[in-house]
Amino acid sequence: MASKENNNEIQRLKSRQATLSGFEKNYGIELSVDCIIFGFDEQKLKVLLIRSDLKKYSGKWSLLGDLVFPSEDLDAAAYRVLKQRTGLSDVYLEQVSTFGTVSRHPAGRVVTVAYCSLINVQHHKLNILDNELHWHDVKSVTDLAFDHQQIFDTCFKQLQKRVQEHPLGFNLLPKKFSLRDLQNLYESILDVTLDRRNFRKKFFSMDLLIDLDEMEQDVPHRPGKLYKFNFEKYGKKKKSWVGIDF
Amino acid sequence: MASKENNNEIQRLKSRQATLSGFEKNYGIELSVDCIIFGFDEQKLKVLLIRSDLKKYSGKWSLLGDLVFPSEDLDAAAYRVLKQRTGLSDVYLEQVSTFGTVSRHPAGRVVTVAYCSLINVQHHKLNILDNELHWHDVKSVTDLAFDHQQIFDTCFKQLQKRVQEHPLGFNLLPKKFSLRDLQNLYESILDVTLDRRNFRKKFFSMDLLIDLDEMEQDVPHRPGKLYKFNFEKYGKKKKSWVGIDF
DNA sequence: GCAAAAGTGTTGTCCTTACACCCATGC
DNA sequence: GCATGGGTGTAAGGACAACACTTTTGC
Repeated sequence: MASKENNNEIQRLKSRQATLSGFEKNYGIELSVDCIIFGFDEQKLKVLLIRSDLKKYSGKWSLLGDLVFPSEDLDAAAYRVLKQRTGLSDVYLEQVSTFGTVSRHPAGRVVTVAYCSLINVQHHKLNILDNELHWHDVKSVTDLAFDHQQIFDTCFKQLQKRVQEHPLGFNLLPKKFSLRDLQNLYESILDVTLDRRNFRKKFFSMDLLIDLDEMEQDVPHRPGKLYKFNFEKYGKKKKSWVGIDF
Repeated sequence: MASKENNNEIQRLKSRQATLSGFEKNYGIELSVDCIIFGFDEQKLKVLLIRSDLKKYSGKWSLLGDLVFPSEDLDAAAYRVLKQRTGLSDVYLEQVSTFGTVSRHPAGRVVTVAYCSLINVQHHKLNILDNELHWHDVKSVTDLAFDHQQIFDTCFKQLQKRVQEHPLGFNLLPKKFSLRDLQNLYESILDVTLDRRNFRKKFFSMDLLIDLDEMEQDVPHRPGKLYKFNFEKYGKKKKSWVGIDF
């Protein structure tokens, strides 16, 4: 990229200037971000979806997205969308992949960058502004608008992979959780069932859970102990985290 | 993304139409691809770089990139760049990440999508068209133009990770290779030294190497056997490949 | 007391690692 | 014959998987 690119840019701008007489399809490339916002509630992994209001996709669900402003960093655009929808700013957010086939958006050439985020459903009430914003069980997500099914699938796979390499899951849980909650989370994300004893052994051996000396309340069975994640210790020992391998 | 997005698009187009009277900085967002092309030669991992010809980065090295055409799929743009530079079309190519800070390119707002590719140096002579296109030892890559150092670092880390999860390395080797070649490759990519016996054991136990019953020629020591990778068998057994863990 | 889930240890298997000696070739 | 790297096996230790019974609480 260099003078060649500059030449290209100048040419593109000139031709664009000539053809831009209204809303036309081939005016250039627009850039958007789409946020795949995962949450964990009722012992199930959920994702935030909204109704598409493009006629073409009437009735279908879609991801939360918006165009990137010319004066806005790409990451900032993703944080903006997340903030607008959930009110959250201090959360896990990670770029996953970029989708750029020519015909992916009916309104014209829009390349979109997918960001994955994990939030704690209980801590944040949604800004339900419009379009039936709702949490959907990830298992029931099918037939999304645009190429959003593909984007979702990619992000979900990425989540499954990352959650085994980093302690991301804790971003989805309340601050205090039982080991059963934690196990349910991993089982939901990975779609597996795990041996309870081995699961406990693995997490205790990491020595990154802090025993809060509190118990679950109002459960119709023997209450479990509550824990929190030792983010501080993890921060220091990051290098020695070798992942979870179920 | 829906009617809101369409409204945004229309607004953006109108304001753009008004301000586009020449080459200005805030005309919108341009999209480019940058290719990080890895090769393996002289027992070392290399990467293709070109001299930047922007004055600002005079003398610095940069990655190979170009703007994406409005009518061109994103992936296609990466294949085009690769083809233009190396003459190759049937190669491994993978999107890595997208870089989109506002000020990353001095000529204006350019968001770039990085693609990583692995090619076999011996099989393809470069189309050395201009700008001192050359292979650089990855260990000597520092201080690239633009944010290309960051892009390179990201891609290199990704390569180190992926090469342990998939048999990508074979894309960097000649069709016939010795086990020493293979081990050098892994040692170069991962920047480690490995035990020769354990390395052999691991690869033989995968049963994905075909013994060609040929030997190295013109080596000043006992010649090693030559092998090729069993891509066909790997294709069938993909699910059972659990990765390489050194 | 019964239903429901919490809590707890041991054993066998497999994988990984560490390690040393002889062999084939070019010079 | 000597220098160079090719080729081979074994033993110890650590991680993972499989597995059953007792405990605590709500009802």
